[in-house]
Amino acid sequence: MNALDLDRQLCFALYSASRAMTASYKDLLAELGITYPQYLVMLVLWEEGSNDEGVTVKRLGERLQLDSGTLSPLLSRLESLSFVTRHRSAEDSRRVLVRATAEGAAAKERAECVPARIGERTNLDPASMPELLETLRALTRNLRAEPAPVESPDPPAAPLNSHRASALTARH
Amino acid sequence: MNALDLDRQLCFALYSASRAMTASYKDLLAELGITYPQYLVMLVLWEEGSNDEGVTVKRLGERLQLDSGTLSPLLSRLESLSFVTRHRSAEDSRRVLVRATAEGAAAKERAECVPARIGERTNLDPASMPELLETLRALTRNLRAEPAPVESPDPPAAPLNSHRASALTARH
DNA sequence: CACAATTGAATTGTGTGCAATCATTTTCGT
DNA sequence: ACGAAAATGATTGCACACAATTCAATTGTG
Repeated sequence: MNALDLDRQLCFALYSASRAMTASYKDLLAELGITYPQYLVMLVLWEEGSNDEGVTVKRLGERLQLDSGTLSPLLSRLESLSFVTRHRSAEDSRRVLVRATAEGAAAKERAECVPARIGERTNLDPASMPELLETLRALTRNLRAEPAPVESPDPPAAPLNSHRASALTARH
Repeated sequence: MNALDLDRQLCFALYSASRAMTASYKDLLAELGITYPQYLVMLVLWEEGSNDEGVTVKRLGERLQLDSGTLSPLLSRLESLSFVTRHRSAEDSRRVLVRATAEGAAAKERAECVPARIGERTNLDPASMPELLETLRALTRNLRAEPAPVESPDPPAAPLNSHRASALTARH
């Protein structure tokens, strides 16, 4: 009946779930000595930095949707932990190249088991994961896409909604 | 193939969606002059504080899963915005009762349209909302419930997983 | 009743997020 | 080649989150 009912709002369910997820990572990542956002940065470095060219701060920001105001101090802490190094690019000295150190690369092995541990804790049906993932991604896309300034007559540029089209136990 | 693939991880999808949601609220709540977490506090006050007894900080923490370290300064800001008042309880002076002011109560009217505006921006199938909500709630419950200390032989105390049991277009 | 344990908030310290601004460097139009 | 515009990070300031500590008030127990 009440549109402002806290427990009926998707925003709060998302907010709660996200914080619960971050909290659940805490003890697992404590063994590595890093925080959850720091872990996300390492994921990108492990994924993209294998060619030892390093990853720019801009690229990290694109992957994680974080700006330099968040990444600069975070990378500074990762650097003081000896997980990464930062150097200005030789070709374009505006860029800063971030690389995992040997210690940072070694942490990847110890992190391999983390997603599975979290997966157990979520206790969700693994078959429903792809659908949940796609729903969340569609949600994120839609929210980022449409500021709908003030009064535009026709914003629906993204009519997609994943749930309708996909089967309940959809696989990829 | 890679368990550490950023884009395959539920945690990152949640983290992104939650931040996108909060960002999407920003311009709507700017008209009220408050932030998203402040809005959440006002939701609880509008919902539970109608009997003008006020709501304790503890109760706010239970509803929002936030501790006094977050709520105390947040409430202080809401107080300086004249949205709420804070008074020690007469019966138990450890408790602090938070009440919406007339201005805070008036803001409820202006906030009524906010959930609908967000709903448009999500562009999700309204019929799939109950299932998504329930999945997120189950996820939150499971993550909060099972710390699984270190090596316990039998932690599965919460075998529930909503998706299996519910139909695709489940309603409540 | 004395007094230890508990409870409820506030405070402190660290680490994000994000807007706004700044400095440096590169690019591009002329 | 030159100057404006754009690109790239860093810095600053504010507001969460959350762990740990502190402090006052209450409750439980002998």
